[in-house]
Amino acid sequence: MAKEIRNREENYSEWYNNLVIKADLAENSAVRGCMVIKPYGYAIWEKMQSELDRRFKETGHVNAYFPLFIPKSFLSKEAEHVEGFAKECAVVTHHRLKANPDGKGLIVDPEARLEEELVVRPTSETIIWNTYRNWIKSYRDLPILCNQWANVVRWEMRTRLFLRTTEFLWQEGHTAHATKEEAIEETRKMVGVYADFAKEVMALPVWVGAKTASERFAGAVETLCIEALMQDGKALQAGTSHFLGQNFAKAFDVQFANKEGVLEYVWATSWGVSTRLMGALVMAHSDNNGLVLPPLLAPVQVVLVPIYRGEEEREASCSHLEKLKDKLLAKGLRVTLDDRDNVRSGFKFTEWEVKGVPLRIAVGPRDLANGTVELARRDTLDKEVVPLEGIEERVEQAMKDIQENIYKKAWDFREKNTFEIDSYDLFRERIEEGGFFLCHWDGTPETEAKIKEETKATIRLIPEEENPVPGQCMVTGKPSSQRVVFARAY
RNA sequence: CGGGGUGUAGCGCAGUUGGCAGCGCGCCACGUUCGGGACGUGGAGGCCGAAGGUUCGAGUCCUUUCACCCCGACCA
Repeated sequence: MAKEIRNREENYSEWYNNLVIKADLAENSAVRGCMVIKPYGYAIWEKMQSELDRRFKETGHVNAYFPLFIPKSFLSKEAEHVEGFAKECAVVTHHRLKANPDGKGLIVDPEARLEEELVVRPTSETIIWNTYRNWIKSYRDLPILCNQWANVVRWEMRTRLFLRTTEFLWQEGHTAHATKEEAIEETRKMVGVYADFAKEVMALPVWVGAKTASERFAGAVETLCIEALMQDGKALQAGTSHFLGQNFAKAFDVQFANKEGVLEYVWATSWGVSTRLMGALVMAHSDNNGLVLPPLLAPVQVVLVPIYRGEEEREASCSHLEKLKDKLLAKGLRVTLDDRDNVRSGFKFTEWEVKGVPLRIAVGPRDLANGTVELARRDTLDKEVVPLEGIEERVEQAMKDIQENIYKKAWDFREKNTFEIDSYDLFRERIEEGGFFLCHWDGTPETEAKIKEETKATIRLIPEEENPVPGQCMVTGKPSSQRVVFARAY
C-alpha cells in the first residue's frame, strides 16, 4: 500500500475534528474515551438513523425502549454472555451523594448502597429477554420484531475515537421467533439490510459472511457481519447480526405454547450498528483534502459561495445565490449559502472541502455577466463553468454521480487490495501491506489462533458462497472447504 | 495492566547554567483587500496538569500523583 495512504491515518484525527471532539471531562475523572459529537457530525448520524430506521420499518420492525440499568443478576444468567461482557461493565453501586463531613465537596453516601448493583447496559439482550418473557405466551405472540435506538457503555481497556469509545450510540434489534428457520432467516435478512445500507447510502462496499467461533458474539450460535476495508488497509467490522438460538430463551425461561399446546423455547436474534459507522465513513472515503461525504449522508449537499469585490458586487452575487438556493431547496436538496463577509472565498472553498461537502457552486461578477455558475465536485476536485439554465437538474444529477463515483472508488480500492493467496510465507509478507486476503483454512481454532499470533491477522468472515471451491489450508495443508477472508482489523 | 512519549493562552509549540511568561495560528477593533486558506496597525487572553519539597527566587531541580497520546493484551 502506498506510503501516502499510511500517512493518511495520521490525518484522520484532523478530519474527525469536524465531526467530533474528545470529551473534555473533569480533571481526574475516571471516565475516559468518550466523545462529544458536534452538530455537523451528529447530522450525519441522524441521516444514518433515518435511512436505517426506514429500512427496519420496511422489514416489519418497530421501535421500543428499554432501561439503561440492568440488574447485575440478569447479566449472569447466560453463561457465555456474562463471560464476554463482565470485564467491561460500569456498575452503579449507590444512589445518593452527601456533603463531605471532612471538608468540601461530595462523597458517596455509604448508607445509600444499592441492595443489588446495576450494570449500565453494554448491550440489552438480558433486560429485553427478561421483558419478553412476559410478552410471550403463545405462538400468536410471535414474532416480536423490536429495535431500540440507545446508548451503551463498554469499559474497554483502550479506546479509539469513533471506533471504540467508552459510550457509544447504536441501534440494537432484538427479535423472537417460533422457529429456528425463521430466526435464521431474520439474522440473514438484517445483515442484508446492513450490507445494502452500506452500499447504497454510505457508498461503502462490504463483505458479508459468518464469523468464526472465536470471533462470535458472546452468547450467539452464529454471528453474521459486514466488513469494510479502510484506506490504510485495515478491515473494520461495520455491523453484526446474531442468531442466538434458544440460549437467551432458556436463560430467561421464555416459552410459548405452540399450535398443539406444547411449550417450546423461543428462537432469538439480535443485530446492531453503531456510531462506528461514522468512523468507517471517514476512513473509507477521505482524501488528503479532508472528508469526502456521500451526498446521501452529507449534512450540507451543496454550498453556495459568492465571489465579489466591494459591497455592490456582494449584493449582486448574494441575491443571485439566494434565488438559486431557493430553487435547490425546492428540489429537496440540503443547501447552505456561505455569505460570511469576514473570510475570503478561497478560505471558504478550503473549509467546505475539509468538511466534505459534495458540491460547491460559486458565482462571481463574471458568471453574473455570462449567465453561468462554477461547479466544483468534492470527489474528483473537478471544476467546470456551466450555464445557470437547467442548474437544478444538473445538481440533482451531480448528486447521483458523486454518490456512485464514491462507491466506485471504494470498490476499486478494495478490488486492488483483495488477494487470493495460497502460500503462508507470501501471506505473512503481504499482510504487512494491508488489504483483504482470501485463503484456505483448515477450520480449526488452533490454526486461526496461530495465524493471529504470528501475523496479527484475523479471519474477518467466512463468505457464504453458492459454489465453494475446496483447497488446502495455507498453514497446515489440511483440506479446506472454501476460502475465508483474512485481514488485520481495527 | 505492561513498554514508550507528552502535559506551558482556544489550538500548535518554544522556553538556555533556576532570575519579569514567550512565539505562530485563532479571537476582538479599525483600515486596505476579495475568482483557491489575504495583509497592516492596535488589543484581549496564563495558578506553566495537580500536590508537596529544595531555594532569596522554580515553567526549569527533587518526590508523589493525575491525565492524555502511541505500541501490546481486550473489543463493536
